[in-house]
Amino acid sequence: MTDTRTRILDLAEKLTQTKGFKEFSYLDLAADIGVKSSSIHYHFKAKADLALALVKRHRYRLDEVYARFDRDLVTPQERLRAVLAHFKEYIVDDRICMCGMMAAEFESINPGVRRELVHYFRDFQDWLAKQFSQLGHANPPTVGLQFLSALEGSLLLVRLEGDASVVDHALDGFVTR
Amino acid sequence: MTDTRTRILDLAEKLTQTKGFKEFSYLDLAADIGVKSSSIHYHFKAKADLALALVKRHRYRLDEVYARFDRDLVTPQERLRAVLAHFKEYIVDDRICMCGMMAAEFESINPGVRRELVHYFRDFQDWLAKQFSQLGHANPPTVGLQFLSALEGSLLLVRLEGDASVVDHALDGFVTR
DNA sequence: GTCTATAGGCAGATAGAC
DNA sequence: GTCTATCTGCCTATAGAC
Repeated sequence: MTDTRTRILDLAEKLTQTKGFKEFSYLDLAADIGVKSSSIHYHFKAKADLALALVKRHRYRLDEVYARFDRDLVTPQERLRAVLAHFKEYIVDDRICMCGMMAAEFESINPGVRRELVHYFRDFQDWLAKQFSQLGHANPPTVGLQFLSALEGSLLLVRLEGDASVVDHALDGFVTR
Repeated sequence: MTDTRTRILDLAEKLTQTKGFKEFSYLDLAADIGVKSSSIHYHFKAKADLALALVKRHRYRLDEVYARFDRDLVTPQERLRAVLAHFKEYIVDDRICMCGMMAAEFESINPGVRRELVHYFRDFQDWLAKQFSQLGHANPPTVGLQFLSALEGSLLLVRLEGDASVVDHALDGFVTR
């Protein structure tokens, strides 16, 4: 059985991706996990602490994903396609990018979490730039930003029509050209 | 002096663009406008009514913007640049696209408002497709979606770095190629 | 670690006077 | 149209027992 702390993080991540971080309560978490809300406070004293743990874990995991792709996949095209597939897995559960959601909630997020968010997107863009650099693009950071923007934007839009191909079409051209 | 109803809508729109629709209360609106929250309820009985009025007014206004651009501007490039400039005006106030924000909050939004949101983005994409069609693109709807995704995504990201050029770079290529 | 109990505050919403 | 007063419910958070 997974420990409570991890189960809290997993559920909080899912709820952030679907509803937003401000849109669930410790009571929601407690009810779903099967404990009392005071137990959630034991693991994460304030909700801001939960937010920080959430983004830090997410950054750490993304680093692992990059490392795995860099190690196991040969061409930049393969790696870009793999990242796209990774985000497309969210769609079936009506999730979007957790950090994209938090970016929308940016104004009500505290400085420590903001800093982590900034780093998340910088790391992401840097990794993307590296791939486009290997593909011989003239301006890799810009193309990385374009990929990132199109990805975040299309994840925002995909739930409205309920058609996952929106993401494919929005990113069309980046992995083939 | 602007009537109270309009002042409520203006303030609610601004707060939705910065914090999100679920992140402000009737108390917030009341305090800023200088009335009591019961007066806000007089104009918009439930908060869902306010959401609907907000998106409907926004759609109506966007239609007017399209019409003005179609009438006053000659080339598709000029019109695309004008739309981009329109959204870039938000950035100085840390606003993002109101409907983009609501798209992030999609899961906690009621069916009537969802429908309006869907129509907003369809109209936007259709208008964009028309411009790209005139520019001779092979697949105008797809390019319209790419423009829209990159716009929404970059508006999400622009507040993290506080650098407005993010939007320009993310949309680079669409108006020049 | 998890529980019971509780505090203090703010949310959306309504009734009825002016 | 705007007010006062009020209801109910949920929120984050804490104290202290087991």
